[in-house]
Amino acid sequence: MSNKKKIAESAIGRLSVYLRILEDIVAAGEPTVSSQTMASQSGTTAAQVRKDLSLFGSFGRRGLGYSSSDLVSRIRQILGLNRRWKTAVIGLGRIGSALVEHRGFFDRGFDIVALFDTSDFKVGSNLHGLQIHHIDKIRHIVSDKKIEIVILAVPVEAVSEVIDLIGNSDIKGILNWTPTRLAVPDSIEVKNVNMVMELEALSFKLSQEE
Amino acid sequence: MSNKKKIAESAIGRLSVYLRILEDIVAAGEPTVSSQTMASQSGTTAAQVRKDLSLFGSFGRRGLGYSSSDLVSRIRQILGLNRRWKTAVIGLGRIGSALVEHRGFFDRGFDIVALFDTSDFKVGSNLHGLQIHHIDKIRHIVSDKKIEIVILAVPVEAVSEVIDLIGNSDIKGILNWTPTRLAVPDSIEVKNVNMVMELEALSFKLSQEE
DNA sequence: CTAATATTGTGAAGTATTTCACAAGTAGAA
DNA sequence: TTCTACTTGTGAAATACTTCACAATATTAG
Repeated sequence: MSNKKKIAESAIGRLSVYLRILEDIVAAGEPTVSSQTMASQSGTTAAQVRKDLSLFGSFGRRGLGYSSSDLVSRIRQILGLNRRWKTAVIGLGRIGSALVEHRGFFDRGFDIVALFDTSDFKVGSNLHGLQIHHIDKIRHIVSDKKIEIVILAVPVEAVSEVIDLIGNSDIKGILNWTPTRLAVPDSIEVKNVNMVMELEALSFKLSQEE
Repeated sequence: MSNKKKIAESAIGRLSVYLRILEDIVAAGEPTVSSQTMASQSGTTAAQVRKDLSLFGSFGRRGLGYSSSDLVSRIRQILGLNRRWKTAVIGLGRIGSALVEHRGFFDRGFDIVALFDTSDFKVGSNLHGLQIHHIDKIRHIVSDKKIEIVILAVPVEAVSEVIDLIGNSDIKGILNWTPTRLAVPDSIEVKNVNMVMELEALSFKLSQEE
């Protein structure tokens, strides 16, 4: 896309939320939806919803609202979800293993097509119908299977070993479950899921309230 | 605390990151640390680090930097981590079960002391040394064990059943792993971990780059 | 003692994001 | 037709957040 305008991270997060809401609205058979409805279901304001959508075009009709099914397509298009993404999981500990079987990824267009681990103990075994490969093989398998995204769920100690190998592969994006700032080339996008950070933010808020 | 000034969510997230970095620095035996060092290790700027800390006080010494061990204590204090938090996990599916055994929570002061599920099949069995209770028992057990935080990892379909029961208990905060906006009383703080949203943000960025 | 080098703390300036507020468009009723 | 009730799209205003820039302070070397 030739879209030069910078889009705020927060706006993208909200689009993802709107998408989920809209899918429910379509499933409920509602042909149209107003910004106010989306706002109250997603915990924001109607003006925010309209502004977010207007960053990408004018999808509604004044006086009528938005066509719910049309808006679903538009947001899918915007988020790049009008295709499927080939994904690998690295690190088959408790959390990594749980993620492999997580239906929610598949439902949203993310296919887990390869598994990697650093432990010889795990390499060779099967999980959810996929064989676990040694991380050393990542470069070859990624280019072979055209994998673009990895979900990184190794223990902290293993990060440095793994990250160089990822950096040398054709991987384009990482969903990072480790509590580490990853040192990767700028060409690789990183998104962090930091569970402990969220708990600590909760701790902060609860402490504030006395 | 009587701190009236509003603190940005983002600043709290960064404090959590600084804390992890500082613990490594202390472990490495460095007595002092500069805002520049913290910045480069956490991917922000020195000015941002200083500004974040200055929201809570003047912890450094001009010309010298910050005492690393002192700063660890200060940030722990700010985040409310100078105590332990009693926590329950609700929903012992794949992800919930993985979280129960996740060492990282314990290490940061969060003790998982009770488990709940809605499925009669799971209730009564043991996990990581804890018995799984039926969600119906939550009110009593929460007040009995003085639990303040729950980690919610039930399937989407079970959310409405569970959330009313939580709302009627003495729970103060929820770490929400479901992709749902929770309808809880204002007195309960909610933090969302939305894995699919993060993947979708990655999808957006990768799509932008052509 | 002076100079050179480090580094914090923080107003002020600069950006970014959200909210406001209203013109403009739509439909249905009278 | 005309009036009323809705609702979008979007500049402009208001807030929020980050970065700048520099006085103040500390240490070391000469």
